[in-house]
Amino acid sequence: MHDSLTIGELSARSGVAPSALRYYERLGLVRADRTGGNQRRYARSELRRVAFIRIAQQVGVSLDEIRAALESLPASRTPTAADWARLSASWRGRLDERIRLLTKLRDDLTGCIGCGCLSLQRCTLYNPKDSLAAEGAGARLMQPRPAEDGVTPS
Amino acid sequence: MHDSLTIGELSARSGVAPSALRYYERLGLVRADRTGGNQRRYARSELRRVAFIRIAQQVGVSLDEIRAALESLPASRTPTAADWARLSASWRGRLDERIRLLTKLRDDLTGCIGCGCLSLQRCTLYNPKDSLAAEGAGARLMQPRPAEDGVTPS
DNA sequence: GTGTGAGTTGAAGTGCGCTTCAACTCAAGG
DNA sequence: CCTTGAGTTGAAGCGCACTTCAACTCACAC
Repeated sequence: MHDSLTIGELSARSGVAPSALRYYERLGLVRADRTGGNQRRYARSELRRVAFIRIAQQVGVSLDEIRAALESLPASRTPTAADWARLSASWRGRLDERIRLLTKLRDDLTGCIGCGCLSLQRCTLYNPKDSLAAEGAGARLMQPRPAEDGVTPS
Repeated sequence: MHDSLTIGELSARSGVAPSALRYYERLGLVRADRTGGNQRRYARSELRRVAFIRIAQQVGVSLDEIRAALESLPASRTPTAADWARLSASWRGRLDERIRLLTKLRDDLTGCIGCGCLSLQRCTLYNPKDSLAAEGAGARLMQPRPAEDGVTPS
């Protein structure tokens, strides 16, 4: 039929709201040609780009980092399967790390908080470094405090 | 010495900024007595409360849910080890679920995106239900779209 | 008594990832 | 040609979890 998609079609097929697609375009994550009347027309390959963006978000990557990753794709040709595989592989380590941290947290939760001691220093539970907290939270301008004194409640 | 803590002391021992502690108080997550001159004085048991809050955040729980959980603690007496254990256990399932989803995502990433197909419908990767995306992100007033049409790029 | 660092408040700002709105134009079917 | 749904823009708003600021007061060591 048509080899390009309107914003509504891309939205329906990707499950991403039109407003989000426009937002992605402003950030340089996707691109669209324009009709004579200034409407967006997306190449079908943008569908895969959008899919990649949403998956990367699930992995916990910020839009800015996703943009940087997408910039490493070849600009001259449509990305191949191998190109996408390479990019996906780069999130893989991150995902592994997140899983590792969460698993550790779970084990500590069982062994340490489970016992009620909540001794956050001995248990590595409450370790400010290598934390996985605060994904997509707010302003974090203060430098992270070192918890200099250690925590041993009650 | 003293059996109550100033905000600076609680901050140093918990690793949480004073501004955050005041914010927690506004939300009803911690409480403090006041001196004659209106300064906060925290009971030592608040230290454990703050620790619990930070750990729950790592598990991915919002402050509002944390508040609700803390309200289930006995108000009349200082919570016991068993009280904390019960609360912690309630996060456990959530943590398990997050780990499960992330692990699934990782496996799918290897098997599906890894091959470059990115066929987001067949692969369960891009499944809007049971997503773990968007923790702590922004306004989400639009109801989530069902991706009615299915995604099969290129 | 006095200086100084620590504490107080409310209001406003920040960063992210969007959504919402108003006012307008486009594209396609009848 | 006309209607109507889909698309356009910039500016503003939202929700979360805070931080920052200004203007002020407290507590304590000397």
